[in-house]
Amino acid sequence: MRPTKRNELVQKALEAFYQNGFNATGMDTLVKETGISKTSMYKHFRTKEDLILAVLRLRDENFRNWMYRRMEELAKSPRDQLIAMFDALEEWFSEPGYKGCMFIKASSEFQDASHPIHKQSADHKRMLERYVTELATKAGLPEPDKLARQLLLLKEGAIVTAHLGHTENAAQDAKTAAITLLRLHAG
Amino acid sequence: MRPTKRNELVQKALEAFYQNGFNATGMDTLVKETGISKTSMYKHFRTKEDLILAVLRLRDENFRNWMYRRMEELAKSPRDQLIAMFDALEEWFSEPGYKGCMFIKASSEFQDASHPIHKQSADHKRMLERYVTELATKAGLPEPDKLARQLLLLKEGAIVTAHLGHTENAAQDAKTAAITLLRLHAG
DNA sequence: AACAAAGTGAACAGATCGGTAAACTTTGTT
DNA sequence: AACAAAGTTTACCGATCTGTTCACTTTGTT
Repeated sequence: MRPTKRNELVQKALEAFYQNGFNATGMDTLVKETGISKTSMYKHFRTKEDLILAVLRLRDENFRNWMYRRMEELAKSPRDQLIAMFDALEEWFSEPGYKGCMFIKASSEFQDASHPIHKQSADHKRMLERYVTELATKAGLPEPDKLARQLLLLKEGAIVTAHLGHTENAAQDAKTAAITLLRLHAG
Repeated sequence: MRPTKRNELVQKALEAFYQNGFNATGMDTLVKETGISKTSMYKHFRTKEDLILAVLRLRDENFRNWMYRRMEELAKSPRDQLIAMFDALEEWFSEPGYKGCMFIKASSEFQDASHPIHKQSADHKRMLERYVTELATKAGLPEPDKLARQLLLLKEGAIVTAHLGHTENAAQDAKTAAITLLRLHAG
């Protein structure tokens, strides 16, 4: 990504929105934190909503790239990569400043299913589902789509549980459950 | 709950916050939607935060009562009640106006783990965990706490997935996975 | 050197935010 | 009948919200 002012804005806005929330982060705050003039912001993005959509696009790209790469690095076979997803999650959860999933939070603040931000968040989850389903298919597992959906329920559950913070090792619990599901699933 | 103005306010505020979000719902909006004067509101609650905390207390009471009762109605044995939790979830998800879990959304808008609203949301999840753990214990299952945490990961995952709306029957997927986990768990 | 694109600062809208003040009315208790 | 608690209306406060306007400066290209 070329280091244009526009990209710099999106990058900095991502961090601010992630840490403080969308509605709670005003455009004036972004001016302060990015050092970019408000005039310039509104030249790149007609509305705050447009900026948020750009932020979510960047986040989708960053997150999926990171997650896919990490799964490949941690395991060779498709089957093991499915399990390695939860090791990757654990790494994510233990990062300082972890504050849950940006898309879940976006859908929490823009709740209407017809809202562009909500729809784009759902798209992100759909793309993850497609990837995991393909992995399950490559692994030769029966009913790969069903298995993928089950594993992803564990993933989403771990993400919000790790953020709520009432439990330790949500990622490990999810991994254990995933292994069980895979074992019974494959026979 | 006696139908005092205060309780009426909390009840109406619950609906407004649930449908529109916490930050996105101003006190003036509540004045319009409840018909209760702002002066009166601030006589009962010193700040908006206090009102939100009261709303979350009511929600916790309502939700846990409903869920526990529904689990008991749908199944007799503790083991079957664990599974019935996901049937109850399905009923919830299919209600008109379903917009996810109020506590997950609260923790999405008040992200700091030290924030009272965030802490109270975590408390809700903790109480649910205790209940499910007790059920698993009564069912005579080994490692009841571990199993409970796994089942609750499926629950949380189903809740956010049903709200994101990129998948059909999140509750059914979670139920299927829960049955698998229980089967392998009990041997 | 000249020119357009991109960026700047600062002031300004109009609406809404959470919260307060003062004077008045309703309601329930004794 | 008297009194206090609870509720009301109305106006207001300063801060902040998203978004705009205008006059000006920097920067890259040719």
